[in-house]
Amino acid sequence: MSISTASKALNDTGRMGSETRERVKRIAAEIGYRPNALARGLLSKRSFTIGLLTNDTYGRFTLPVMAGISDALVDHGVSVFLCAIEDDPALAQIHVDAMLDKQVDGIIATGKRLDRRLPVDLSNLHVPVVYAFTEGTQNSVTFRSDDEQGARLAVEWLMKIGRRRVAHVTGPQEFFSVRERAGAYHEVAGHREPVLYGVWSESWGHDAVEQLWKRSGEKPDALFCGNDQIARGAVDALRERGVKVPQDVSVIGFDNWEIVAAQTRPPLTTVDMELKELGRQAGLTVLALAEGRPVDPGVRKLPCRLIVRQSCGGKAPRE
Amino acid sequence: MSISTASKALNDTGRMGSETRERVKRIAAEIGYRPNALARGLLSKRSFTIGLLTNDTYGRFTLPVMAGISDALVDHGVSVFLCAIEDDPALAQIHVDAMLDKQVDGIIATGKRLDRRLPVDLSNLHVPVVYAFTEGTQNSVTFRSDDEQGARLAVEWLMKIGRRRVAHVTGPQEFFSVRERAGAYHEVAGHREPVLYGVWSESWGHDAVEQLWKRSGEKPDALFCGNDQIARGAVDALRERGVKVPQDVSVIGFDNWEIVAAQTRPPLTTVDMELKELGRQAGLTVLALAEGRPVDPGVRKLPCRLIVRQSCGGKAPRE
DNA sequence: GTGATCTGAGAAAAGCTTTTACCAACCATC
DNA sequence: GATGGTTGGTAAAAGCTTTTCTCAGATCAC
Repeated sequence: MSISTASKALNDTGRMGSETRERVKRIAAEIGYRPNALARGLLSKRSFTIGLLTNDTYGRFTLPVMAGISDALVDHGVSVFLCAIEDDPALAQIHVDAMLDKQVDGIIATGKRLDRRLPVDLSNLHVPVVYAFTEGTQNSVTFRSDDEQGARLAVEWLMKIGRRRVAHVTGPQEFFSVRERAGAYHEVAGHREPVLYGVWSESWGHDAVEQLWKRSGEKPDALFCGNDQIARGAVDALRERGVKVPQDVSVIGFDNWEIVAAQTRPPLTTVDMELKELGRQAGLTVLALAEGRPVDPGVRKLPCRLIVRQSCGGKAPRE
Repeated sequence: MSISTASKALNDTGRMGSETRERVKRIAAEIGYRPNALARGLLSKRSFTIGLLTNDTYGRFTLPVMAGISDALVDHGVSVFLCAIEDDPALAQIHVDAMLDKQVDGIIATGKRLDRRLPVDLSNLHVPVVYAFTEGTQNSVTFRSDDEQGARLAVEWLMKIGRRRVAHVTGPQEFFSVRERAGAYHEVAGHREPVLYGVWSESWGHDAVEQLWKRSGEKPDALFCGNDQIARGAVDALRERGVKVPQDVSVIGFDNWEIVAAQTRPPLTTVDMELKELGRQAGLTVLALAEGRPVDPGVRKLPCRLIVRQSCGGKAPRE
């Protein structure tokens, strides 16, 4: 039997007797034949491989994104190269070169910050590039979370359960998402309380509560925190002051970093940026581009989702 | 100029005039020529690609291991497929098949637990397999942390700074590493205090302190905790009881999970399992096997390292 | 029975690189 | 000047699939 006949039988292509086809398939299965993807890729110009480039060492954001990508692409037989580049331009270039050598069908760039670029230029590659949760280039396809909507979700929830003096404790003002969330906070809460900018740490959350409670006048009855770590520090500080969460003060976080949010006492109500879904869409998009299907460039904002736990009181909208 | 001449020039092989060689290289650099790794792999039977299989969804252990692997292999031009399989045998098989199709030079299996197997059989593959931080098969090469030595390190440190009543609060007894650490604890601390088995959560650390302090008799002057989360819960509980850390009680964790250990107040002294180094060695080993170099099978225990922060008092051994 | 159509299968090329074998030219040696 | 050894380079094969082309044989219509 010739090689080409076997190939056609296995790929359900060409004309041949159905019993020949079946026989080939059976024998192939018996001997455990698996086509060499390298040879196939050499011919088809598709390697069924993509690269994921990230500077997020701890995987805080990258892992959910990666999970989504992998989830979306495994059905299409696509595998993912993970390259952690740690803000090192030389290392990044090495990894990009290695990926290009290996004929990746596309590259997804992801990071830990919406308003920062990866330290490597991906704009003139001959393979498609999609940006996810990191700043993209002109005319690129970029996926990001809708932080404004997420923040609105949080503050509206606090208002809905009856809170009126909502303070906002968040990260450094130079973060784009900080400004976006603060803007939405102002809009919904109506400037009743100030915004406290700081750093992304528990101790800042702790300190911010000290500041707020040391001030004269009415204390906040709710805290909208810029991330779960700050929220956790705030909850700890409130407990130490004898302020009850959620009875006296509602606290809401951002990120839904389960390891922090779910272990806090009480568990944190928080905003989830749906990073897995973001990864899924990025994966499908880079696949579409690799297959030559047209994709409109631009920034796509994905809505966030509110995760209701116990730190706000109120009732969950469902479940 | 013929193709073969160019190939030999670029690979510094064959005989040719040095000025021809230079000229070829210069032109190659000019036109940005990069050899197709697929075609090269087809011939050399090496894809310069390995697969990393993990069931550790949150990357708690996998990310440092991955970083070490990548770090060790990037110099050799090897890229890494990351496959998260989430304890799903079917998904695992799909990923393994995909990797084999893509002619990976080897596979590293890693997980979140030393005494559990990945839900897929890797024992009869025609590519080398190395296990890292997960249970391997007979005659395989397995890298793991030396939990016994790590625990000894921790308890000896507590003794050295003058603590005499060291309690051990740890995870579920069915974990192999829990038993190993408890064994070392007993050996070094001399059975002065009981071992409290529980779960890997902050709240268990919190509860354990309640239990210990509610009992009559002398209280412990040190806690050796099975991981950083438990330690953190314990520290919180101690603070709530007005017990000062580290003045009254020293607390030591395990894992050096920076995000927990460094954010605890006070920052946790803890045991680092050197997972990055573990990954590095696993990477180099699978590479050696892929290149046909002999490697003795067996389990290799890597020593842990004590990270001294502020939760124990005492002085750091150096720096 | 013969030409036309169709069917099943094999041959060959292409994809890109590396390696081995080979060849032509050159120099030196006797 | 013939021989032998270098030297610098080319031709070809191999690695594994897929696709296109070709071909032998069979079937069918007239």
